[in-house]
Amino acid sequence: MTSATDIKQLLQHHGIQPSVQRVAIAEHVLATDRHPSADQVLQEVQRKLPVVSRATVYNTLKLFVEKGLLRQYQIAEGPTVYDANIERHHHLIDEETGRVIDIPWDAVEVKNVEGLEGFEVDSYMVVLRGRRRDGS
Amino acid sequence: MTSATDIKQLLQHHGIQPSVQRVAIAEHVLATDRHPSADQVLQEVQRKLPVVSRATVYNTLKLFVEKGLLRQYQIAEGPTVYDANIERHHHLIDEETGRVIDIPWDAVEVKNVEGLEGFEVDSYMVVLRGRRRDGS
DNA sequence: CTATAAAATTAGACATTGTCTAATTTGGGA
DNA sequence: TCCCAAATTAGACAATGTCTAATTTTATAG
Repeated sequence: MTSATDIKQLLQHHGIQPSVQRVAIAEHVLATDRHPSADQVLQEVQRKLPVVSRATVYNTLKLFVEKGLLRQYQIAEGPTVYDANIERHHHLIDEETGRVIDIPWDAVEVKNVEGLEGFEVDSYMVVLRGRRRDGS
Repeated sequence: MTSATDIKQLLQHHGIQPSVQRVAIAEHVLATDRHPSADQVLQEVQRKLPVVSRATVYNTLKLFVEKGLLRQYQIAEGPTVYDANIERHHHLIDEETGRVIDIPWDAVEVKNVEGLEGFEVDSYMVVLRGRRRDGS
């Protein structure tokens, strides 16, 4: 799904000029759940579209985050990663592979955040560390 | 509290030779709750002990983490930070200052982590974003 | 259609954070 | 005191990210 024309419309609806480079970046980053870093996006996109520079990938990912198309996380060691899942959710870091895995919001329950004394909380997430269990 | 001799004993009890540099680093990093980065530790320690190098600070902080004296976190944007609070706890990132603030384990409640299907969880924490409320 | 100006892209310099290596210094124990 | 292992060090190197100035592309006014 999400054909090139769909992507173009999506970008335009977010006030983003759909240049060739931006469409190629969007096609990749919106279709993966692997939480790629900027340089990983660069590598992948360059396979399809060799005329894309590192600066453009960094600029574009930043733009997508500003426009609400992506979320950006710094939770595991290593570089910032990008996540097309813009619904609220939690994260599990697979300690064997280092991969970041989305955990549905309702899979765990967090209580008493509003009751936190002395702080005003805008958002929160649970960050878990562990591993996939056999057969998953 | 935690005088120089206390610190030396603490290091020795963790199997760490208490060199001048290590004691100076421990004195600073174990006494602050500001979650400093390695380079911030370097700056502070050099004010008291000019003969300490960047490599030693990085090596020493890594050693302290391995020996269980410190925890290391990568939760906010920016560099890895170190935390002398080795009890389990949560974190709040002050979005105005960027500072990381420890939140006691019991201040919020997380349920159903054991019920997470398909994963084995070793540890977890809640990462909150917000700000201090006036008068705190 | 063409000219123009704004927007987008780019290469590469630069900064920060962290690791590594090889040489030197330090300090504990025979 | 001497020796050797441990600790420290400077600086090279790598990875990640930002920035600038120049170029290319594109939208659109004329």
